[in-house]
Amino acid sequence: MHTIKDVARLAGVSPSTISKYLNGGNVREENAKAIRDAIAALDYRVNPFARSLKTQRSRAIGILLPDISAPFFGTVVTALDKTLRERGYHTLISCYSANHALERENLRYLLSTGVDGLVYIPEDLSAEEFYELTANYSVPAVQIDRVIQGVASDAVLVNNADAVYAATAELIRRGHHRIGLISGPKSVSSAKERQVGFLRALSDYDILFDEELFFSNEHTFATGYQGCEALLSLKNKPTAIISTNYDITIGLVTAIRDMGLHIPEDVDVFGFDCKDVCTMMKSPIPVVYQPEQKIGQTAANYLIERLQGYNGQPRTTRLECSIML
Amino acid sequence: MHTIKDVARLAGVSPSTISKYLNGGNVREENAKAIRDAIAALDYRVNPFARSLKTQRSRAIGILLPDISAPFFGTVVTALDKTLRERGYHTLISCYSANHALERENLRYLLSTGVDGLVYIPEDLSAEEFYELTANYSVPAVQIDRVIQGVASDAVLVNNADAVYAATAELIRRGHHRIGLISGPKSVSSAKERQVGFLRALSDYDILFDEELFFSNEHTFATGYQGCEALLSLKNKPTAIISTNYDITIGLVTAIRDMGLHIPEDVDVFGFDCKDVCTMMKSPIPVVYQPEQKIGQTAANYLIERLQGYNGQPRTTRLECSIML
DNA sequence: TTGAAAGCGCTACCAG
DNA sequence: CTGGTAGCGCTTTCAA
Repeated sequence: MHTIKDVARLAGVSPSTISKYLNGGNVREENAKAIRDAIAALDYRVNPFARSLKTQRSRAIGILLPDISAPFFGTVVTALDKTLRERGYHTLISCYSANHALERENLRYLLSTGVDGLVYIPEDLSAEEFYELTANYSVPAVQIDRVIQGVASDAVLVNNADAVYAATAELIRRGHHRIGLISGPKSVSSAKERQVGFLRALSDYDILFDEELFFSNEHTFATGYQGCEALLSLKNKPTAIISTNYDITIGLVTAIRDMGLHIPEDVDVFGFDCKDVCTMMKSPIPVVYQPEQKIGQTAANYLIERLQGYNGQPRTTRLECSIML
Repeated sequence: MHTIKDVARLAGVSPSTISKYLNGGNVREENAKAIRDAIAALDYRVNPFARSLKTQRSRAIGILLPDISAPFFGTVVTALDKTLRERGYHTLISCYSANHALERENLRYLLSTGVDGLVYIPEDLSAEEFYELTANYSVPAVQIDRVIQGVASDAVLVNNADAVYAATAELIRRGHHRIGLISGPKSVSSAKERQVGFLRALSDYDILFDEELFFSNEHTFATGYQGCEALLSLKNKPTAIISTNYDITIGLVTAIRDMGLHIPEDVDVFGFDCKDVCTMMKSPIPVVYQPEQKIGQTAANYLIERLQGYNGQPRTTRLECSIML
């Protein structure tokens, strides 16, 4: 592997001139040509470590998220990666598997790695912890999908409450009065907002909320499955159930099938995040669809602006979900 | 941000001793304690750029893949990330969106970034190109899911031919004699192997292969959808169709639903990769399930061995798929 | 516009 | 076991 000195020697100029050329400075055309040739001849590439040691920037963005196997996160990450890459940044992904200890550890690790910015989907961190962990790194962060209460950073969210409100209202319009909700952990802001939308719709339609009809746990297949079993074994069971995430939806539908019940005759269902799967079914399930690409793009742009020196107040974007009936 | 010199000063030892301590060398317990205290007091962290400049290693592994939104890749990546992280490596993901130009560009980029190793799911590179691009970096690579013909690297694959053979045989046993196959690009080795398994089963059961029943294109929803339309509009249409990937399966099932047909009465279907979705359905679809976690773990271990100096012949692991009926 | 030289923070050698 | 020191490859003054 050749160094900048080799190029300098071959091109007949000094290393500083090569550096200037490499970083877009003005170089006499005659020299520029010699440098181009030398670089090509030696197949020279800058050493990223040396450059980063000097500049203290890595042009890498860390993405910290709970799970990457769900299509929702996969699509968001793909969009993030694409947008960032177009601007010369690459992405460093760290997945904490919804494990709270790992969430802290991986955040620490990602930061220690020298990333220039952070995209974060939090689950169990407090604002104090977040500030403590990030204190020594002045790294811009953008939270997506959910936020830690009290952390003032850019954020890209969706209108969770409105989306679930609309889903609930639709089921009520279809004649349902006992509606169950299976939702993620109460500590997760998006799950909480989805719950709020649910309650608001019930209230607006003069339906008394029955605590029994609310099931909350991790964002997993098992939660969907067990939540369904629990709700449908109630004395006074719901006639419809709303899911609030991809895995929960799959678990819910599977449980209904395993119980020998039919959608929508025996139980009606509102899905979340799994547009393709829900619309694929023999009797398609209505579903809340989040603008996954847009979330990734917006977050990437926020970050890039910060990295270019923008220093204004934290901003929040709320994107609209679509309801596919 | 403090440096190793600050720690040395505070602990009353030299920077070399700090370095030794940091890298697991022997240090007198008395000094070790002073160093520990100093590190804690200053909240010192090693500068990864300086370390990498010196050692020329980044402890980062690049993962280059065509797509990350499908659960199959997401799960494989999660397993890779987990295993590598446990061994002190982090992952740098680059997604080329099944775009051939981007595949080359991102490979180049990932390498230039200074990764220590590479996990690669190739799609359109020739062996010559691969060797040319990687020539200047002596970086161990492991191919997964598929391989480039002629590239001698470690590889982790599944028994594609056997899996599709089993699927085909099962459909034949169920009484089907005209079976369609919707498969990925012929340039992709795993797609080719799946086709081979299909043909072998037909042949073993004395069924003449009809070229009309074979549809091949990108690994997308659209391919599944259009393939289904094409196959089912044949004069002599198939009574069953085999899919060979997650997105194709979803597209295929959606098309069948859109045509007003029923599974399995009108067409029987064999799914691929989407275990949860296929087993969720009212009449569950049989499906080929790849050991996603195992693929990631095995690949990570191959790489780690190479990074620790193992220098033997390239190895290939063929993992078994499960057939869920 | 160009070049000389300092130095980013760390590791590794070698001498003690 | 410890410490002094050279130097990894680059960028960035500053002077010419």
